[in-house]
Amino acid sequence: MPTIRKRSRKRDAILQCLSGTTTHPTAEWIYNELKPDIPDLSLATVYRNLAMFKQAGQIESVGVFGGLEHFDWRTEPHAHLVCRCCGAVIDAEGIELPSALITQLEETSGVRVDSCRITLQGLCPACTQQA
Amino acid sequence: MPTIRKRSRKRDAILQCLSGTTTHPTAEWIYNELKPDIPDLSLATVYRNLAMFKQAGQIESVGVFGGLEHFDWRTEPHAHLVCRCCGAVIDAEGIELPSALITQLEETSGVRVDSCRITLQGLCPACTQQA
DNA sequence: TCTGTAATTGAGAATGATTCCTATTTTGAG
DNA sequence: CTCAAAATAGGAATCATTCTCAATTACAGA
Repeated sequence: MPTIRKRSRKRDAILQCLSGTTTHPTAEWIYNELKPDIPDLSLATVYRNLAMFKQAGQIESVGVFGGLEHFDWRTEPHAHLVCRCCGAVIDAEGIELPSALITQLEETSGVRVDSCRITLQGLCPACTQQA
Repeated sequence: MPTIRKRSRKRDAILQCLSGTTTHPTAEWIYNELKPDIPDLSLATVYRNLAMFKQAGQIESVGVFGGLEHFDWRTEPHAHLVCRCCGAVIDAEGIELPSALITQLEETSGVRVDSCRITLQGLCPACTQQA
């Protein structure tokens, strides 16, 4: 598992692309976004850098939906909603677990909790209106 | 998307295998579990039936961890913990969102919420002790 | 119980996201 | 400016999952 040691124009562009959108994109989405400006960008580079950013804690994986891993540059805990109609992944504000529940779980079951991922399934605002 | 219309010995065995464990297994785990007793079982049949059970609401997907989709026969809402050390997926009792938060989200953001998946990352009891 | 048809299955090919390989290019400390 | 280490391109390889289709099986009706 390689670590980040140097900068590169492409590495910066990938992180900037991710932090410039709220769409929680996949590796391929980022690749297609950057390809016009960086014609010799390789898809492998996008995957490689996303993995390194993730390991470094600079970005997070939102999860795998429809076989595609989605990423998020916001690393503070927050929930997401995946639209079952259009597949969009959007932030869900204000959704969080009472921390007392986590503490209680750790004390009663002997597990250790590092982080929590909350994913709602439903319809995004646009698809809710059409329904 | 095919629907379940008939029974079969293999189909029953797959569901029974899943409901007889608390390990939230993958398709391949179930296949390996059943193969000795059903030598002509095909991995494709396991995948096919899991997909049909899922669509029928008889089982649920817990999520994709390490590239492998894990399934659960318990369909009532409950959270899970994925061990970052051994990869085990275990039930996390008592972890649930206050329903008022969901209601509030629906009213303020215009989304529709069908269900919720809560996944904790951390250490299972066994790995917590070794740490 | 027998029959016919539609559902189910096995086995392997196909798919598609992700990772690996390695020769080449780039970065950055000194 | 130099040079070793890090990063990259591009295409092959991997691996979970899905598809194909001929053969098998379930089961409603006779």
